[in-house]
Amino acid sequence: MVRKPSHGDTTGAGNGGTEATKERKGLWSPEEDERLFAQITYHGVSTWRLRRSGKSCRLRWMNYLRPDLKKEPISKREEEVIISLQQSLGNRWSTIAARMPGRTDNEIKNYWNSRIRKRLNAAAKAGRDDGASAEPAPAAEEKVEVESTNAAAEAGPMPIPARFPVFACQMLDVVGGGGMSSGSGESTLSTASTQQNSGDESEASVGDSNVIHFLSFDDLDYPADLLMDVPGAMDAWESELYPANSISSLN
DNA sequence: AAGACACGCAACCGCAAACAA
DNA sequence: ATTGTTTGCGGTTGCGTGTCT
Repeated sequence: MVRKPSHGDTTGAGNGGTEATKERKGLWSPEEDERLFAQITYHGVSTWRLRRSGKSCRLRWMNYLRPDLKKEPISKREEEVIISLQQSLGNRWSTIAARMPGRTDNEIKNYWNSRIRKRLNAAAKAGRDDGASAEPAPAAEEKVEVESTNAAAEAGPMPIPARFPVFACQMLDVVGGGGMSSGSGESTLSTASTQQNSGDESEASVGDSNVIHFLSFDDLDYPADLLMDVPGAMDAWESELYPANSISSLN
């Protein structure tokens, strides 16, 4: 169920604004999505340059554009994981999301509020009626799955610069990707944007061994002692991987 | 067929922490 | 040390769609 876009225009004149620089609100247009995706692909998250607030850009990226997001509905098994984690962590949605690769805090929060909580309340009510406990068992096997997910992410960790943006874009070998989702599923945006990056499809096209791959180090639960400052890492990032002027036409 | 209601999702809001000047 | 800005988080709202009456 995707809401029909209500953005009347993409010129910035909507929402009562007449200036070209007026900050937009409301639903994102496909054009804005594409521009945001390209921005992050080339510059990382430190440079929000659209006529949107940084918060809005970040949210759109986190909840919708990230290529590593799962597009399929939350499965029964994932639901059980959410219930289990919510029991142990409370409403710390970002923490729960970090343990569920491909899922966002907003997605989990919505799922909880709209479905699970309602169901648990009904079950609790029924439980009070017949004296049975409505609390779902803290499914031990689900915890095993969560832990194994983290273990997979931590397998063979290598030092990364601590000052990297939370979301970074790297050239990775997907074949040996250590269990992380490649996000190549339905991400037509990803394919289109990465291919316009260098014009070299052998590096950018989805399905090849090397693709532009988006990571969340938060999601990986990277051990803090492996984070280290690498002098010049960010400079190299900008100057070698994504030269700033290569995307100037998109702004 | 049409109106009322419920549901689900995307996005906004307010706050706090982190960071930069 | 102080102030302003940015980022991240959880709670909440608004609206499109599906279902019921």
